[in-house]
Amino acid sequence: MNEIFKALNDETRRRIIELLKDKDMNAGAIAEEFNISKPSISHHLDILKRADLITSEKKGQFVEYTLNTTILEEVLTYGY
Amino acid sequence: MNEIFKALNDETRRRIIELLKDKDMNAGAIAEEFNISKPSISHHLDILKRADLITSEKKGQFVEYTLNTTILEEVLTYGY
DNA sequence: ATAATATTTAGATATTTGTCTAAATATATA
DNA sequence: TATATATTTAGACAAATATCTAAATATTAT
Repeated sequence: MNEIFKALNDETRRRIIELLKDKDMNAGAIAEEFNISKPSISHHLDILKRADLITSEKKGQFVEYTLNTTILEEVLTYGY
Repeated sequence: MNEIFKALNDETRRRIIELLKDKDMNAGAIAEEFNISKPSISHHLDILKRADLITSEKKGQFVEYTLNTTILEEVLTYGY
C-alpha cells in the first residue's frame, strides 16, 4: 500500500493513469504527452508498475501499458 | 488534490489518520504513539492540515485534532 | 549484416522531504 | 508574577526523488 501512495504522489504519474483510463498506450505515445524525457517517463512507468497500478506487455518493438483497475479499486477503498 | 496525495504518502501520517478515525486527540497524545520527536509530529500534523485531511481546535493549552472525513471521501472517489 | 526505431539502464545532479535540536509562543497553575 | 506544560517555529542535515544525458538492449526493416 505504501508503494501505491508513493506512486500516486506525482502529478505526471497521475496523468499517466488518466491517459490509460481511456486506452492502452505504448511508452513512446505516453512520453509524447509530456515535456519530459523518455527515460524519465520510463522511470515513472516503472514506479507505477512496481505499485501494480499498471501492467506492461511487449508487442514487437513497442511496450504497451495497461491500467490495472483492480489495484485502483484497492486505493479507493483504503481505510474501510 | 496534489496536497492530499502528498499528505497520504507517509506511513506516519497515515497512522495519524487511523488514530483520528477512532477519536479526536491532542498533539501530545498523538506524538506519544510514535518514536518521533514532537516537532516532527507537529510538522506531520501541519501537512495533514494543509491537505484539509484534519482540522485543529485550541482547547486551553492543548490543540485537539479531528479527522476531516469529508476530504477523505474525496480521495476515495478520486477518478470517478 | 547494418541501420533505424523503441525502450530501458546507468550515473549524475538539484530539489524535496523527514527528522532532529534549540528556541519561541501560548496557556495554566502556584 | 514566576514556573511548568503544550505546541509550534526555525534552522540544519541526511535520505529520497525527479530529472537529465549517454549508453545499452531489443526489435524491425533495408
